[in-house]
Amino acid sequence: MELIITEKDNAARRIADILSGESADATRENGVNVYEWGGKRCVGLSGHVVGVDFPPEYSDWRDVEPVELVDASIEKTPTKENIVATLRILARQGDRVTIATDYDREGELIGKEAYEIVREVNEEVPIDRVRFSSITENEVQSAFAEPDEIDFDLAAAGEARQIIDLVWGAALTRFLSLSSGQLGNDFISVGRVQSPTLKLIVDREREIEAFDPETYWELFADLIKDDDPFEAQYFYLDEDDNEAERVWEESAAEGAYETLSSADSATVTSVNARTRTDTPPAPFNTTQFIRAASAIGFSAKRAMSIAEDLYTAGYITYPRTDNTVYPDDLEAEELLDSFVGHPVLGESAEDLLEGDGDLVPTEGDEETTDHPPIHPTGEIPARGGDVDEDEWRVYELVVRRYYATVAEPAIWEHLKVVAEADGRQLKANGKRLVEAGYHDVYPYFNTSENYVPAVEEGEELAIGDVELEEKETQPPRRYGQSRLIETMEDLGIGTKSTRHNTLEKLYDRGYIENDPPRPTQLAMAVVDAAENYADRVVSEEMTAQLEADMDAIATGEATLEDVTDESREMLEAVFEQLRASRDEVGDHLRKSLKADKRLGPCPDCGEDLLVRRSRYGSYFVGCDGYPDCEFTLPLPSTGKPLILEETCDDHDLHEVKMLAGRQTFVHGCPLCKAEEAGEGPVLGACPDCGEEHGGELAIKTLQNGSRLVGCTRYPDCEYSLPLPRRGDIEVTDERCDEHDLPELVVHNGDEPWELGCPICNYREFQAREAESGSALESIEGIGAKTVEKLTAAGIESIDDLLEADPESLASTVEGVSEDRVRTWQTAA
DNA sequence: GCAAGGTC
Repeated sequence: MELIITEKDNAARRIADILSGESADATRENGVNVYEWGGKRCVGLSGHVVGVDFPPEYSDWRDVEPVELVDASIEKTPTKENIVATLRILARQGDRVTIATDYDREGELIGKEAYEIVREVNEEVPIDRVRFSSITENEVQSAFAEPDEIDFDLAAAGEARQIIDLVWGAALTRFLSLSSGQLGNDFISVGRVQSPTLKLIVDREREIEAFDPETYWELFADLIKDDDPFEAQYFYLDEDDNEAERVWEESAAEGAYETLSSADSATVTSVNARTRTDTPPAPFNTTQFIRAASAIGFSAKRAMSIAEDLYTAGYITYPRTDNTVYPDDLEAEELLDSFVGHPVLGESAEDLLEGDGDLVPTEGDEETTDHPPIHPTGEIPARGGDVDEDEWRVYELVVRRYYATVAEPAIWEHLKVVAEADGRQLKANGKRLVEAGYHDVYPYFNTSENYVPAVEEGEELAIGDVELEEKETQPPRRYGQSRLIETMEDLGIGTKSTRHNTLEKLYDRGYIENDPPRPTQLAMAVVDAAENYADRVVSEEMTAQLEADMDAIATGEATLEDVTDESREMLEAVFEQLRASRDEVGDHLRKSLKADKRLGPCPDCGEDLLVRRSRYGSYFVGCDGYPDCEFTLPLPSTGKPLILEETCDDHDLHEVKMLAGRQTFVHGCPLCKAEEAGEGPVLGACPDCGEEHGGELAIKTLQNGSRLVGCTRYPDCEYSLPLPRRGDIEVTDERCDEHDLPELVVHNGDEPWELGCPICNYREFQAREAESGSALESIEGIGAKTVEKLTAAGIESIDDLLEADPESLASTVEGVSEDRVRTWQTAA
């Protein structure tokens, strides 16, 4: 029996299809798919099925000095037991084994891991390696016709990376965590990829903090041709006869303003027209795909998650690739043909097929062997059936990007007009899209035009409105997620499969908040500490050096031991420096952790007010002077608090935003909110105790900002009805016949919401809940505690749960995984 | 309970 081993199940299935002529049978062994036909079997791994770690005696952080990890031995153990077990069974029965993992360095290592598992149980069997960069009939057939051997040097290069990453990462992570007493869930991590990425964000933040804005002026005048005005901007030439960048002096700006305001015409002194070819974009690699998806509103994580689903379902090719050059055997006509007649995607495909274009695709700079660029397979999902709207939008983006790469360039006409009025110069830059080219099939780029009419040199133009604006130079902008991923790629840190996960890791570790990400004080302190004592680990140089070393191992110029020994020596030297500064580093980290929770001064004692968590998991504001000072403020019960940069003028406290998925809202200054608390207008008699004790219903605002209709005899009477958190509540003159309460209208945004009688409103709400099956508890796998956590995150009904994005929910609710959410959604 | 790299 011949055994073929691939990197993933999906590849195993497709290779089995190709080699068997679609006659392979699928069976399951230990929950692993095995494809079998005519004396052959094909099985897919799941990436790495073994992992590196220290022996168990190193596992207690407190018992082991971090520096001991530098020279500790490293073991390889199975991490996917079922797959390893299956592989062993199949390998025993094999008389020939072919490793068909991905064609890149990590694939070679994964292949070598499979090789070792096979060898353990079968010493004799011949083991080959085949390499192909896309799973197509041609490539696969020819790879299998001429099998090669495993490249053990290349695999060793990958192993060196594993060892160096583990040793540096684990030793330094433990050191920082121990020095600051941050053990358990809130440990402080560093690593070869995450730390330089964090430094990018921190460095940018330092620039922003150090930025000193400068004032400058912008002066615009309307020039008029045939009653049509167009905008021109004042400029002047500097000593070198170049256009000055900006007008920095107020007097110069005002002088020009006065001249232009009193001039009634300007003479055209130059007209410069040129056409520019706007070439279509290159095929999608992972990074460019993430960038394009982010431009239409998807986070990096969400874009990748959708792409993975579309890939697994067979609609697009493998989404983790560095390649930007399509394989030769990808036939444009054939692929475009599969879209002909489609209601949404058909017209563009038909235009491309019928056009004069030669359908030769664009190429990017990166040509690699890993996988083809991301493109549609030709299998089209049903919108609203096979895929939901978000998935469709991502799918359409991938299809249209493919269209763009085989479409014609666009042609722009640029027109620069310079005119002069009383010695003052004005310029206008126009642009017009003459040939839309690929923009017709790829409508994601901005194609807005700027109107400047055709004028001739010497022509007189009337001057219309003149405007002078005072402006300030702006600090550099924070990196957005996709810009960060692009920069990581430029610097060579991380891989196509991990860069987006690295950003998620920084969020999870409390290093960055918000979007675009902003570093926490903790992040600043970690980068500081690393810069002072372990500069390598926050520098992209470490990766650059590692890449060079890995190349040396791969070509046989160095050995794994040479490289890892040298790296261990460097880390040893780092610890030499760190030893004496343990307390100092720990202190700084601890102070920064506190600063991340700080809202401002306590109104009672002047110490710091901090966001804290109660024993029951709810958030509140408490004084750092506790127990001497017992001042506290409540926070809303929905979501996780994020401290904003904005502060309140009255109390000098930072405002708070509550992160709760779709229900995220800005709470504001918690002290203001508490002060606003109180009883509003009385609506009528309390249905519970009105007759007996004279209780009345009133609109109340609680200290945590939530509002309700409650009895004035609270806490003796606990009758209450919910009200929305936001919007002004108007009490109208209309009264409900049944309950004799006024109808309420909520003004929030454009459309006023007629809430009506609060009792009727609450009844309707309950009825809707009951109808939708309501109670979250009714879903299998959700207990009372989970319901509480979900409610806090804004998930109050089954409908909410069904609409929720599993990823963002998993990230906001502790102890809930994406998989669990998906299971609930299926169950619901 | 540490990293980064695969994959789901």
